[in-house]
Amino acid sequence: MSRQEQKLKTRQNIINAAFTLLDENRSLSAVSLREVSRAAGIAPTSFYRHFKDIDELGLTLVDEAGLALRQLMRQARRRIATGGGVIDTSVDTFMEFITANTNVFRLLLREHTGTSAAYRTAVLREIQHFIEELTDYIIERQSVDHQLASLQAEAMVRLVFSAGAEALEADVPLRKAIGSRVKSQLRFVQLGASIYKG
Amino acid sequence: MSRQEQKLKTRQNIINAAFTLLDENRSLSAVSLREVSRAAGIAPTSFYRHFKDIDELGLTLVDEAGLALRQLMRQARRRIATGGGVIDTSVDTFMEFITANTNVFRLLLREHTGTSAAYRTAVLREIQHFIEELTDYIIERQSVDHQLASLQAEAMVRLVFSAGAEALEADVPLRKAIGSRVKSQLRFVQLGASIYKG
DNA sequence: AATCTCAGCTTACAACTGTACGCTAATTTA
DNA sequence: TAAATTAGCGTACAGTTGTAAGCTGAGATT
Repeated sequence: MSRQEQKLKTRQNIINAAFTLLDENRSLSAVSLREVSRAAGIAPTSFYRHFKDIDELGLTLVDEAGLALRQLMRQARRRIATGGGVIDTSVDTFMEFITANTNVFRLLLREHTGTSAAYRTAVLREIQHFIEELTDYIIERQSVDHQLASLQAEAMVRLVFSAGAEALEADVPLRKAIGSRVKSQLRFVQLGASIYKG
Repeated sequence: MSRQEQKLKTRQNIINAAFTLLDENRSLSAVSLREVSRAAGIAPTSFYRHFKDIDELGLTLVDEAGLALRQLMRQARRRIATGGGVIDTSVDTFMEFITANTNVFRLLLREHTGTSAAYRTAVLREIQHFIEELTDYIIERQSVDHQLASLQAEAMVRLVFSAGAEALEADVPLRKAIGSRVKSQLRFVQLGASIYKG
């Protein structure tokens, strides 16, 4: 294996190790450089060969999480295209996502209100992207003006993320109930927006 | 001053000191027992005369924050009774609250998704109380059934809290904009719920 | 083949943590 | 007044942290 390949592999080991540590009891600012290094199987000081600090690693993780989020929306659109209600399919896809990528979603959720301004900003940007994509989609499907679509998209994303937070703590049956509640709530928003007069 | 009075005063000093430390860069699990003690003007070991651990202090803080939340709702109701729209007045009251009690709201927001299961549960319970109170209020004012009122209340609280999170990072003019956005979104929910068919 | 580069290591240190132990001084109780 | 209680303190210790300094050995370059 070439030296460059080896380095990339170690870097990926560090990232994976960090995601593993980010379970329900650990936030980004609570995982230490030494812990990550230990989990990645390298010496603490070797960490610096790959990242300037632990914060640089953190921002990398947020980026990866944002990427996963964008893939999520693409997947939902694909599934909607093959039939099924927009709201039902989207919520189902989202719930599957947080089940399969629990730590990724937890990272976003936690750092959104976390102690690092840099992380908060980074997460906020990812969420804004998500809202913008949804806004465009709503304009396209419901042919409403941008202002209204943007308000609707923002409300929907907030409701879904908030429900997702609750779902993280819930077992499977409760998760289904949460999903069905948020579907109703999204319909409230959609209905309300459609008859709203400025 | 009697010994008991003195002890209560010191206890309050500890609580106040802890709230002071809970600024934008510090979470409950990130403030150390030593830091709190230092800020409260006592020796680290004296802390144990008042709380079993730092977690017991944390739960106390969550309780106090929940109390403030309930007072907030009472204040909003009082203001609504003296005239003004329900949604407008509620959002305005809420925004004033997070401006005047930033660290209290931040505590709830942060620990809601934080690393301590005990804190998460405690915060969740406070939010549930809040939703239930709003549910009763909606039933009373709009005479809808419990199921629908509960969904509506939950959606509204989630939207307001989420907007509050964003407002924490924003300056005054942006805060006003956030407030006016969330007002529209609450109207979506209210309108939608009023014409929703199961 | 000789040289350079550099990922990863070991060692080291100062700063911080929670908390065990025992003392003091002042209030409370008997 | 004598005895008991207790809020708060000082000292101490083992464990953790980030990171500085310098070494090694293997891949890359010439």
